[in-house]
Amino acid sequence: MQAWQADRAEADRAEQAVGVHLRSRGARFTAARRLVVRTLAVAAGPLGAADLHRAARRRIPLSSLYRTLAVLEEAGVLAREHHATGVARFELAEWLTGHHHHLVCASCGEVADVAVDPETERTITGLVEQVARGAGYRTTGHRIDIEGLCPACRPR
Amino acid sequence: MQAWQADRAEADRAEQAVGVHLRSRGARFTAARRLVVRTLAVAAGPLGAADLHRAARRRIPLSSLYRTLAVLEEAGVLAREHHATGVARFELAEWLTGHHHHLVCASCGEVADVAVDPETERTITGLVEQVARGAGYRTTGHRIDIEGLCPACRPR
DNA sequence: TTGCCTGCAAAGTTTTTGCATATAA
DNA sequence: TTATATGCAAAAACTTTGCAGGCAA
Repeated sequence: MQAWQADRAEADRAEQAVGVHLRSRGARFTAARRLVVRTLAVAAGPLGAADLHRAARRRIPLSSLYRTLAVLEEAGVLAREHHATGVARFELAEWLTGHHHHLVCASCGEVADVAVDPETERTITGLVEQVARGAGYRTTGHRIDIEGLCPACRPR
Repeated sequence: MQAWQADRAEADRAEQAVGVHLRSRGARFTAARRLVVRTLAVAAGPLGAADLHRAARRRIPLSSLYRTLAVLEEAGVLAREHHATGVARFELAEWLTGHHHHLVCASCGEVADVAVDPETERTITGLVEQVARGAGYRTTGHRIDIEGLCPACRPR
């Protein structure tokens, strides 16, 4: 299977799941919402409003895009991230993508998703919960940004 | 020792260290810079420009504050954070505070520092580096946000 | 004294909102 | 059909910058 076929399949799967989810909440699944979901489904990492605007070839005004993002976030379809530059970036929620963490390139700033094998993840989760408990927090999740140099930025 | 005495000692220590650092770089250590450093030295977690403005009883204009923050960040004295709300928050760099992670309240958004015992931290660092290596990254650090309900927001 | 800093005001960037119109279900 | 969603334009929130004067070393 070609890469574009895998991407399309992944986008179809996400679109299908989000469609069901939105309609069950009485929200419509419009063209703009579909496009955002499909774009994020095949992205390597979180994207900002400007990225999505570009991906839509500027056919969705920024104001609508922000409203779309707010609705999808509110519906639990998207998770909002804040990156070093301060612009908000969005990605599909973990019930759509699976739990993962982020690799952040210290040089170029790119953010890429990284999956962690279940065994390692279990260990990390246990340690994190122990730390939180010690501080009187009840944990609901965790986020790890691994900072480093991506292959492209690493000096050879 | 009273709490305010411990705070003052901590602020003195940070001020002293930052003063040396700045002067060695040919930068001045002015009143505004001192105030930012002292305020952050005793804060429970990262603070935003508006928080610092308030802490200075509005006597430092926001524009100067932003410039102060930029200078201190550039000098490696402060680290810039972006959490859920999107406003930039600052804290002293880890060479001043020691390595730590963050507890982020999912309800009120407050961010508190949390120290991790060295043993646990070593384990986490090892796992994180292993994950990064698998993705072709050379690690330079990591950041963990533990999401949960702070004691004040937790239903009783 | 000298060059780094600050304050003010104005502008830049990113994100949000009011309102009339268009559209999915 | 009809409540929901969109597009445009204006505004809000946050941050940066030019310039003249002030201050640390």
